This record gives sequence, structure tokens and C-alpha cells, in this order.
Amino acid sequence: MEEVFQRLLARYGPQAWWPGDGPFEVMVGAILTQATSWKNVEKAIANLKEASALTAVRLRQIPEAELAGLIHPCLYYNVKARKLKALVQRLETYGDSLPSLFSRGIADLRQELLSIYGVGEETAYSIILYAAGKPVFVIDAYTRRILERLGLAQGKESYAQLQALFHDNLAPDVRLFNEYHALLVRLGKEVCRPTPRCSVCPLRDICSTGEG
DNA sequence: GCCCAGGGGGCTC
DNA sequence: GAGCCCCATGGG
Repeated sequence: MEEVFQRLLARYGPQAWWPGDGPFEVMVGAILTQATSWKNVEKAIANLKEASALTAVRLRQIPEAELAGLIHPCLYYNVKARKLKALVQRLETYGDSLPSLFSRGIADLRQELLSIYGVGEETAYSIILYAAGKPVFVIDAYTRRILERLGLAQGKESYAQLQALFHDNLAPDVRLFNEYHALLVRLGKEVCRPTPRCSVCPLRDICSTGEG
């Protein structure tokens, strides 16, 4: 696992994922990026900043329809406006204090996040890793496809099972999990689309240890 | 014109 | 608890 990471890093270099301006922006981005490319999310975040709307307080004040307009570049902007509303509404119960929310243990924090409308497994874990800075491995569609290509998964595994593959074989290091996941997405974009578009698959070079 | 992104909720059976 | 449908922009 570690070796594969080193090869990916050597091939692609650091990905500098989630350069967001603080944990709140990361949480907003985690909602906006659902099934949406990050470029569109950047446009939406720029719109929110320009409207001075990128705070929990302002997001609660702004009408949902207006919020939907600001995040229009993102796919499913109407549902995502509702999701952002649900998020900041929950934050209000913490006095808008993220440190207060993040003071929970990982399992507890996960449950709390999952109980928010619009936050599923991937979004919850993205927030725990990239916003709260706790060591959990984020599994997404790309990670699944790569693991399947490598024969390390068949497609029926639960989120927790795939996550255990990384948790059991890596030191629980936030920076490692952060960069590793980003690199897997980068690799996935290249070779693990639903229909492969490359002629020579780099998976062979990078993941040839057989251990994943 | 076609494919598909850094998903999740809600419904049905 | 699995299998579907819905949401509905923009880049390649």
C-alpha cells in the first residue's frame, strides 16, 4: 500500500487537494462537489465569496432560491442549496463553532454528519479528513474502480470494507490519507473511467506489487 | 450530439 | 437491503 502511494506520488506529484480557505469552506465544497467536477465548484465558491455569502450566518440568511442561483455552475444546484441550508442549520446548534463539532471522536462525528440532510458516507468522511483533520481514508467511485481493476475488490464490498483495506495497511496519517486519496482520483481520471480511454494502462507500473 | 463528473435522498418490492 | 429514479451544469 505504502509502496503504491510512493509510486503514485512519483508519477503525479503532490495534488494539493482542497486548497479551501479554512474548514468551513471545505465543508461547503464537500457538498458542492458531489457528482460534480471541482472546476464548477470553484466557480460556485467564487460566486459565494463575491456575494459575501460564504459564512454560516449568511448562508442561513440568504433565501434558498438565491443561494441556488449563486451555486448554479454546480450540477443539482437546487438540491445542493437545500443541503447547504441543512448543514448551516445544524452548525447553528454548535454556535457555528467547528472546533466544537470536531471535538467528537471519529465514529461519533461520522454519525453526527450522516444525520445531516445531504451528507452521505463519502461527504462525511471527506469532511472528517479534509476539514476536521482526522485520519480516515476516503473511498469514492474512482477508488472503487481502481480496486476492482486490481482485483482487490469485486464491487459488492461495503464502504467500510474498502476503507478497512487502507486502514489496516497504512499508518493513520492525515497527510498520507489526504494525498493518497487525491492521487487515486488523479489516477482514476486517467485510467478508470467507466470506459477506459487510454491505450496503455499505467496501473501495471504503479500497482504491480499485488498487495494494492 | 454524447458522455459523465471528487453523491445522496426517496421510493418500491 | 438491494435496485431503481431523480436531481439537471459544463467541459471534453
